[in-house]
Amino acid sequence: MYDILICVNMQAGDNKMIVEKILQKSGLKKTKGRVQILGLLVNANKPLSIEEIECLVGTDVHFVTLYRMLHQFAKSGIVYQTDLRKGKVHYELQKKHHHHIVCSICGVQEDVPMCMDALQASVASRSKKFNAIDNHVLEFFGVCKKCS
Amino acid sequence: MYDILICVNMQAGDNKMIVEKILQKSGLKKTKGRVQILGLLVNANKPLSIEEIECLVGTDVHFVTLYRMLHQFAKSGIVYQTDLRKGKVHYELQKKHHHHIVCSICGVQEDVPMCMDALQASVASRSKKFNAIDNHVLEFFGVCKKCS
DNA sequence: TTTAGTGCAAAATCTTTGCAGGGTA
DNA sequence: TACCCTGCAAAGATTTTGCACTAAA
Repeated sequence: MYDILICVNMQAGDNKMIVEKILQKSGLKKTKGRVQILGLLVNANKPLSIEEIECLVGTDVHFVTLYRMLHQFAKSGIVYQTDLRKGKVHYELQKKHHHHIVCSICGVQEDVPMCMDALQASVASRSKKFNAIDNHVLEFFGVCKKCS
Repeated sequence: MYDILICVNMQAGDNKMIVEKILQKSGLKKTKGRVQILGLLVNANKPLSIEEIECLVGTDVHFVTLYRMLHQFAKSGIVYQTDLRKGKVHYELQKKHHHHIVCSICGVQEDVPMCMDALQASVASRSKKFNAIDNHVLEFFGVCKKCS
């Protein structure tokens, strides 16, 4: 988890600072590309697919670099990989753990602040093969108000 | 949901019957390939990736047919598409709704019979963009007893 | 200066499409 | 027979790798 959590009331321009802190903390070098991509993810506030990122960033970052960067970010725990049933992996900044509701028609997303951490222990206790559970994925699907 | 639900105490050999019923019910023609693939999924009792299915079935079914079949099955509600964070989509027979615990190391899976249907309504009620939620995905991750 | 990061080309994977022949109802 | 299903070939899309060059610390 990053300092972004305690910066909720910051101005938009301060995103640059957030990005720098994230990179600093992870020990990754601060390059133009990384700043740009992380900036996008900070602003996006929702999971982005590689395709979407590629589109937003234009030709500034080579797609090979993009793949390498996102792998690196995921490995460093900076971003989080989510599947939203669109056939493609999406990446999201690793903020406070939360979930999403996704519209099956237009794909619009909404954050669900609630979390099931408490549930994990109870599930683990009833498991035969597992002693503990350390993570989970939870996504909701429905039709949004606009589409219904 | 299929008759498989009320056949829990059947013998292994009866899988053939299950498969036939599924195909019959969905209006899909009964072909050698479909029977074979559905048979695999009935036996597997866990989500299988296309790669795994391809491996199990050998050269009997062309991979193009496999892709087409699984799309068709998913469209007809016979199978269900799951993401287990292995980078590839997995398909599972659409049985009673349930979830999985997946070992982050060896990939072994266990079913979690519990479900969050009740939760959906409460999440929906707190949502701004959605009136109702009609589905969800929930997967747990941990390290299994053997690996820990 | 040293090492991590990047771009480019090309390979490797994975998935989809068009079309002609074959099998099921 | 009529139409769905399959196999094959090939295209398309997505992701990864190797290598030389560049830039951050």
